[in-house]
Amino acid sequence: MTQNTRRPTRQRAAVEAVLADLDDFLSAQDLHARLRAQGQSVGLATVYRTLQAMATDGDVDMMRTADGEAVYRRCSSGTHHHHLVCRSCGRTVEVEGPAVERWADKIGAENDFSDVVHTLEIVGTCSGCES
Amino acid sequence: MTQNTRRPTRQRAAVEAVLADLDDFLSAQDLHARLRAQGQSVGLATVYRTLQAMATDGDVDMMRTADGEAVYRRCSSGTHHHHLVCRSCGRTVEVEGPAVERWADKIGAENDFSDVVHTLEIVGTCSGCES
DNA sequence: TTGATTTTGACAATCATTCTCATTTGGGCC
DNA sequence: GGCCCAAATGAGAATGATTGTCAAAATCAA
Ligand SMILES: [Zn+2]
Ligand SMILES: [Zn+2]
Ligand SMILES: [Zn+2]
Ligand SMILES: [Zn+2]
Repeated sequence: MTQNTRRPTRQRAAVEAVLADLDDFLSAQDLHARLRAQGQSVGLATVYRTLQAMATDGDVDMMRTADGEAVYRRCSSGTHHHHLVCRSCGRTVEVEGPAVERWADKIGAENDFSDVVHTLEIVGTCSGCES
Repeated sequence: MTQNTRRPTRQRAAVEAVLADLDDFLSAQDLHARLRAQGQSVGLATVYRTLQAMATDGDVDMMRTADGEAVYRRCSSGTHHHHLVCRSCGRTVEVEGPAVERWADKIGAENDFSDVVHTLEIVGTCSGCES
């Protein structure tokens, strides 16, 4: 997925390492805090830039939380998919829905829209987080 | 849809009037600017609060733009639906997809998630905005 | 009208994200 | 290795949407 020319740097490797260890979505601020906690020194702006670049390259998925924050996650499949996320603990399940993909494209086509893309997230409370 | 007890005020009426005249999504800041432009005096914080209350009551739809800003729109149908939005001019079409609704709920149920909700937006370039 | 409860507004405070720009670093080349 | 240049970094300032504060104004019910 990384088709652009991005130089391998210590900082980039550190960011990738954190994402590799983690299974949930994480904000740039959180990732930066983790790096600091583990003694790594990486500038906050660099974390932002790196995550954005990775998202552009398709190396991580980005979504927005309910209050608009951008959060990132390394995803196993390189193909288009969506997420079912626990609103309480953040547990995330990757899901696919070919029928939904077709439906969204059809809606766009029927209305003469081009370059149609979509965003779709499912949020709920997982079984381990019931009160 | 307005089930809560919200007091009718001049400010609230002004906000509703702007939304009624408009067909596209609009941010709190934009709405506030429009009110000022038309001579109405309504505090910015009040615009934010009113829009949030209306969204909570289901009187307007709220979505987030690609850069995370919250935008609002009065919608014709009181029932759950989604939007096809032009990334260039903002033209918006309300769309429904019963199959998608069922699919999202099923995904949640299959994974033992409760209180499942979803967000879904379709974005493209409308026929009037082709280069 | 009156008192309790909401709502409002001006402005300060948050806080995620972006910008600036001087400094450092990686890659290609000799 | 040593050199050159473009890309990457980082510290801190700047931006900008959103929220918090709290006294004053408005609405409601009795
Ligand atoms: Zn959970
Ligand atoms: Zn999809
Ligand atoms: Zn358009
Ligand atoms: Zn839906």
